[in-house]
Amino acid sequence: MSTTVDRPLRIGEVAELTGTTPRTIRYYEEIGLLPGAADRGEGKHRCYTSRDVDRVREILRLKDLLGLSLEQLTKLVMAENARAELRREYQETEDAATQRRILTEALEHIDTQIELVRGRRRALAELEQELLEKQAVGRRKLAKLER
Amino acid sequence: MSTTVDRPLRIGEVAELTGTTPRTIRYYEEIGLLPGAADRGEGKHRCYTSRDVDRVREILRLKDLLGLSLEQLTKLVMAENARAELRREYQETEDAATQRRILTEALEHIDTQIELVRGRRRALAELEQELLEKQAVGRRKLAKLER
DNA sequence: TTGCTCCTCACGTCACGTGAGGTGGC
DNA sequence: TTGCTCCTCACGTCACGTGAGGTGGC
Repeated sequence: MSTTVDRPLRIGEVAELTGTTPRTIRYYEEIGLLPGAADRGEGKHRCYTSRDVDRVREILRLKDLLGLSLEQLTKLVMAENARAELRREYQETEDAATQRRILTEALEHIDTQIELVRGRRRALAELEQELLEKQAVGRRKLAKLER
Repeated sequence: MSTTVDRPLRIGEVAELTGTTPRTIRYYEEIGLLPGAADRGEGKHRCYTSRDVDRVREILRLKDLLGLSLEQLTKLVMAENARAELRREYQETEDAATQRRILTEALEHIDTQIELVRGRRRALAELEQELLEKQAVGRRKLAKLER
């Protein structure tokens, strides 16, 4: 997306880029949904990367589109981090059985999310259909009046 | 949906049928999103019809699927009520010009909602596509391990 | 009469919004 | 130096959740 150099970003820039507010980003850090550098001095500015922007975007997307709570998102993010950590540790060193287990588990999580998305899409498709019928009825009535 | 006789329903039944809680229904009445009979005695039980069930279903659907706030929903419901009232008043008595105006306005509201629904559907379609790609990558890796 | 659901406060919670007062970097 | 954005409390708000104590209908 952004091919610019990866200079450090300020909280206001991240908020702008993700369509949210600085307060929201601070709150996400407060509840442990965003990392928040431990080595930041009291009162010092927070510092972000474009990777953080992607993380925030993803969180907001799942929250808005799927209606997940921040608690659910925290668990989800933690689970993903755990899997990423495992991948790094066991990348080439460990045996194939462990890699299979990790991959299988990751695929199950993806399947769950896909089902959630599909359920929402179906519900929205139904809603659109009903609205289109209402629209058709209204248009027919209007056409009758024009005659 | 329900072909049963239209006997009066209690708040717990409405909650059950709509997948919510009595507290939520009372809250919606409190903020004016649901009507709430004015002639109910202090401490007396609230009484609902199957039409109320439909209203609550519709509210929850728009709230969950489109992410509308209760304030937005209140305005929307009030606008729909106003249009329904106008339709009743001007049904056959008034001139065609007024009817056209009412119909056109209603169609505009429907168009707005359809656009909202379509935007959400597009966003969800993108999300599903990304998840499917992740799934494909995971499955390829797993297949490699099986060999 | 016994349960169950209902009622009305009223305080708690989640996910932030919104100043209040102060410090820091271009 | 002047603005601007940042910082940390801390209280407010929206949409309910959750008892507390009491009344009402099958």
